Formats: sequence, C-alpha cells, structure tokens
Amino acid sequence: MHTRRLVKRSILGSRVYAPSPTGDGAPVTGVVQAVKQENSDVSSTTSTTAPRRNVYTVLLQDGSLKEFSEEEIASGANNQTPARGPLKPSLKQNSNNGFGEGPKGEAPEEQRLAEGKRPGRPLDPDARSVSLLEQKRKVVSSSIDVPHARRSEEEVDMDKVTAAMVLTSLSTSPLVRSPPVKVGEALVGSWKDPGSAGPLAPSSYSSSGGYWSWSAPSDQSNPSTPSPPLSADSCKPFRVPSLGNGGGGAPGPEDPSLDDQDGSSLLFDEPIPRKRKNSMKVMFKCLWKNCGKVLSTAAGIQRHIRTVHLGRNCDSDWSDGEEDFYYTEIKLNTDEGLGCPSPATPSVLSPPLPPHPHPPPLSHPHPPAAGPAQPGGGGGDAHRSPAQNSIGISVAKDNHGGVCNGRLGGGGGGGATPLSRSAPSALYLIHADHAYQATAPVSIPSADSGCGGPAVGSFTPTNSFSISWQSPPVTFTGTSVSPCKSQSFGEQRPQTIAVLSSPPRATAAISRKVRGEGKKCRKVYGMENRDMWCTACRWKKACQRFTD
DNA sequence: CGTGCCGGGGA
DNA sequence: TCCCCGGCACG
Repeated sequence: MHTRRLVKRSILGSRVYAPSPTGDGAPVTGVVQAVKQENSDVSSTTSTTAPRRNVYTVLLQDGSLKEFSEEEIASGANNQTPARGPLKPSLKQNSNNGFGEGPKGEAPEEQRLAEGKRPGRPLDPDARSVSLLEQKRKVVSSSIDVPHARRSEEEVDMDKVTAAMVLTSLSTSPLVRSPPVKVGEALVGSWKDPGSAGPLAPSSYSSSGGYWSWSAPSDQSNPSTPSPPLSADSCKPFRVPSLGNGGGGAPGPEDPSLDDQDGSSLLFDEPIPRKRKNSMKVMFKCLWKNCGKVLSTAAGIQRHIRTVHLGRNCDSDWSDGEEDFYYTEIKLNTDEGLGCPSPATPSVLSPPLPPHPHPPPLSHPHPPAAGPAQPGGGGGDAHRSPAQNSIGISVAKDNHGGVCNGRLGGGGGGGATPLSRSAPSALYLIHADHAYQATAPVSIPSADSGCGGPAVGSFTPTNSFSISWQSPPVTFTGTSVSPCKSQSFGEQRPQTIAVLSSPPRATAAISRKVRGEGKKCRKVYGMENRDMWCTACRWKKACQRFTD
C-alpha cells in the first residue's frame, strides 16, 4: 500500500534521541532532517533485519546539525529498549499503525497495547512493538516538552510524562475494547463464560460496560480465558473490523458513534441509580490555553490541534502524535456545561487573569491572554501553549478538589511535574463550568475509596466520576465502583489514575447551582422584553448574560 | 410567591 | 439545535 511512502515521510521530522554532542552522556533530542544510506542493502527496504546503515542528519536542539548512525541514535536513548534497530522498527510500526492514516492516536496505541498484553504472538516479535512504544514515548515526550528551560527536570519526569502520555492516547482509543465484540460477535459467548459477569450483552454495545468486566478477569484471574480472536493477525485487524473503515481512510463520521457508544456504554457498567437518557457524552477538548474547542471525535480534535495550533495544515497525514497531548477527553453529563462559550458575557472574561510568565513556545505566536476563566473556551483566537501539558486526560475534570492531586504530585504544592501541571488548566476550564459542584476540597466520605486509596485498583476515575458526578453522593460514597472499568484505560497504572481520583464528590454543594444573586435577564429586561433576554434565560436555563 | 434553572421533551 | 415548560429549590 502506501506503507512505503509513509515510512519515508515519517522518518523525516521524527524526533530522536541522540548521544550528547558534548559527551556528557545526557542524550539530547533532535529532529531528523535527512537520511543517508550508506549500505548497498538499501534495496531491500522491507526487511527489518537486513543490516543496513543509515545515517541520520539530526537537527539538535541547539540548532546544530549533526549526523548520527542508527546505532548512535539508538544507544542515545533507547538503551533499555530490547529492540534491535532503533529507528527502523519504529518507522515500520508507525506506518503500519496507520500513523498517517487518519485518527491516529486511536489505533496505534491500542495496537501496541494489545500487542504488549498478548503473550505468545507468533507474528510480530513483541520486541518490536515494545521498542516502538518506547521510542514513541521518548519521541513524544520530548516534543511535547515545553520551553527548553527545564531540560534536566524533564528527564526526571520523563517516566511520568510518558506514562501519562500513553494513558492519554489510550483514553482516546476506545477501540481497544471493541475488537472482541465486533470481530467476534459469535465468540463473545465464549469469553463471558468464565463467569466474568453477565452484563455483557453481546448484541448491544451500548447496553453495558461488558467490555470491562470482561477485560479484567481475562487478564488477571482467568488465564484460561480464550484470547481474543484477532490476536492471530497482529496489528491491522484492529482497525479494519472495528471501524469498518477499510483502508486508512477518513476517520470522519464513524468515530463519533464509536466513541460515544464506547464511552457511554462503559459508563453504565455499574447499575446506575437512574435512567437519564443520554447524559454522558464523550468529548474531546482542546487544551491549548484559551482554546476550549470541544469536538466530539478524537480525529476531529487532533485535526484541529494539528492545523490550528501546531500549524501543520498542509499535510494532514503527517503527525507525530503530538496532538494527543493537547487535548483531553472529557465526559459531559450534559453538553450544557461546556456549551456556553462566549455569548455576550463580558463579565465572564473579565476575572483576574493569572500572570503568565510563559514565553510563547517557539514558532507559535501566542497572545498573552490567560485561559483560566474561560468556561467553554469558545474564547477567541488565543492560541497558547498547550495547557502545560494535557496529560490531565479525562481526569482533568475531576481535579477540582485537588485533594488528591497532592498525592500524586508528591505533595509538592508547586509540584511541577507534568502531571500535576496539567491539572490546573484543565481544572480551570471545567471548574468554571461546574464550580458549583466543586466547592471546597472536601474529601470523600467513603473510608477506603477516594483519595485515601486512589491507587487502589478498584477506584477508577473517569467512570466513577462521570457517574457520580451528578448523582447524589450517597450513591457514590460506598464502593459502588466496580472493579474494572476505567473508561479510558482499563489496564493502567493506578498511579496515574490517582490523579484523577480526586472525585468531585464534595458532600456539599450537591444539589443545584446556588441561586445567582445578580440580576438576570428577567429582572433586567422584565417579562415584557423577553426577547431581549439571553437565550438561556428565555429557555429557563442558567443565565448566560449575567453570570455571577 | 417570585425567581433561577435543571431536566426533559417536542418540533 | 432550537425552543418550551414542568417542577424544584431558594430567598
């Protein structure tokens, strides 16, 4: 297919680690500017094992150009990587993964993940995928990095960053669960037999979070559980069957439905106290400061980020995965929350803007505006540095209390780990919307859940949150959360999850928004001028014009 | 009782 | 998506 072409393309511009030119041992990152091949083996481009030597011209951070051999680049950073060729495998992977295909971020991650999880894969050597993963991590984490200032620090945080990164992308790839259902509809039965709970309704995706109850047992306690059918064929099957999207085509319309389905279905894994039609919605929110753009599809948001913020409009195919970090998956109980972006609400914009010492990131002109007070973020143009790091993931939403935040950040108030840093921005955005729900950092009533034991496997952020979000605390209080249903990352390190685990469950401020004291349209204009009201008022919604 | 607004429903 | 309204909580 187009594999080869993609490969070529993706190598240039790739970020790689290279041995420090100064010899101090610290690897540096650079961008591949050119590739030269020194061997005659070039002809056999396809073989991964063929010993051929490439020389990569790498543009280092300091702006200098340097040439490295594959080995150099490899040893520079991937020394713990079990793989052989440092670049080659990854490149191949990239292309295979459909890196440039469309909704990247989606398939690739899960593929890797799936591969990693599934033992005994005959086809692709695990090493390869692993190495890719490794490489990708490095790559992205380096590129995601903010100003150059904090180099060393970054190195330290690399792990967290990368971990979170992976989570991020995972969170946007619901497909990881879908294969079993879609591919093997007939097989479903066999999977759920291990008594892994019946909620799995084969025929309806949206009915329950069957995926999760399925995945857990099969992974942990039920070694005997038959592995998913598609394991036979390594990567591609994932996408094809689940998306029904044929070749690396347009992600477009299909995604939303998938996402939504997945998202919502997962949410209802546990017996939700009540109905509610379509209260949960998975959205993807751009985390660039002042850009609260919310799209319903991962692909969409990625495209948005790529074109608008990263300035990569021309070649929509090309992506190094950076977008993944600039958006977050969020769940909305109702779209209302994020919905009210700008509507003539001067007051909304006026709140004190926190100082933003950040110099605009290279190559992106950013007005010195600040993001926080922006609710819907419908906010204007402002392209800003991404919210410090979008690793907040869907979690972000729950960071209100910040109660637990400290935990993960190591308690450091000023903690500047990428993770903790990510929280604030996201928090702002959401907080603005649900301020009323978040009051003070109240801890969860429950004894063992909540912040106390976020790391406890059973506590899953995204889901439980979304669910408990509006339901009375009571429902949540207990351990209502079922063991395994983190919406976005079933099999993630609890650590990261911990971040999310600061559930919004403020015992207080449950009910409704405090009644606004300020004047509302009704008062201001009176009934007779109803047409002058803001639409919200007209519709008996929370007034948008005179917010408090 | 007036008001703000949530939740839900109709077109 | 736009619009309306029942109904609840608050003051």
